[in-house]
Amino acid sequence: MKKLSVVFCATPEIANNCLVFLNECQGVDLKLAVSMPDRPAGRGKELRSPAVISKAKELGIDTFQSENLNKDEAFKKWRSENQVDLFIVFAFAQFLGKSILEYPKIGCFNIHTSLLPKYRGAAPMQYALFNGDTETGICIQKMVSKMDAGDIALDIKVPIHEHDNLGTLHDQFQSIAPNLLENFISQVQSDSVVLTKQDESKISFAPSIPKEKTVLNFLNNNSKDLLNLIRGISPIPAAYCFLNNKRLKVFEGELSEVNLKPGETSVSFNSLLIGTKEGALRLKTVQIEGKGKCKDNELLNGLKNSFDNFTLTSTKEKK
RNA sequence: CGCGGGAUGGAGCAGUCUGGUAGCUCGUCGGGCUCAUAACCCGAAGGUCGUCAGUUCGAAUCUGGCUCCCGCAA
Repeated sequence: MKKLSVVFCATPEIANNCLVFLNECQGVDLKLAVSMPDRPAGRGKELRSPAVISKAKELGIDTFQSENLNKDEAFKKWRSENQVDLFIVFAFAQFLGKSILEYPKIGCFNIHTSLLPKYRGAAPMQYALFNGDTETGICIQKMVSKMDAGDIALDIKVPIHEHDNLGTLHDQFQSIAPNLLENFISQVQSDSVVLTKQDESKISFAPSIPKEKTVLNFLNNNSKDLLNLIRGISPIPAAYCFLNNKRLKVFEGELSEVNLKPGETSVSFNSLLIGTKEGALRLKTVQIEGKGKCKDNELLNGLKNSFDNFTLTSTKEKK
């Protein structure tokens, strides 16, 4: 059987296992791994490569990095010199223009971390958690000019449990994605791909999450929504508020029966509790700035020495 | 050289400015009390104070180097 020549476009770590799979897959000739450029990151401002690029280099796969693949002259040149059957795109963080979409013989296919048409956009896992969904999934869609609007080739459903958060979903998807991709590749090889149109009446969107949304606003939201916000962005970037004016990231929350006024802080039973617009919330696993992640009771055990009382706020108070 | 916080018994912290061999809230182990408990009482174990060097009669504490962790920003 003729090998499929494939270009893999992806940036973050969630795509690494798929890169490894494509590299090892017998029926695939992986031509190139494409990502965003290196960026200054971390505390020193040192340039860091996207996870996929690091992995590709480790595996000896050719790499290509560009800010905008559509306009990139070097990539146009590469295309003119190489024939490709398939583009596989996974969390690439760039739109592909028409000229690229039409370039591979079979097409460009995108691995998307929700069950389309639900949650088109950059942050589908987060939105599934924000909304308290009990099921989500991954799918492969044939890319078109309109974002995440292409026909669906394959999908896998994944249940969401109460204890799940962005981190656990991310890890599950990272390990499941290669299975989906494997099925897809074998369908392509046997020419048995079946494309299903998206149900236009069920579209919803999951835009990328602005920083303002990661703050825990106790006065304007109820405890259940705040809990889902915490789940949806934990452990990265993590929801935050301020404890005695120090930034406090919250990785895990828990609904509480304690009766508290909106914005009222309590440390009863050594739990860090806050009243919300409706219901109370325990900030169970937290991290105060400069320190490590720990349970609320552990933090309170220590801070009892230095503070007489504790106040949780959504914003830092001046002076 | 982007800004800043931190490393102290199993956990979380105080003590560092004003050097004199270590403390708090917990946990653990043993015992007691209780119908019972996230409760209370008594007792015990557990620390070369990140690392290397320097100053000093004496360093967790002062000086210099190093390693690691974290918040912001990107």
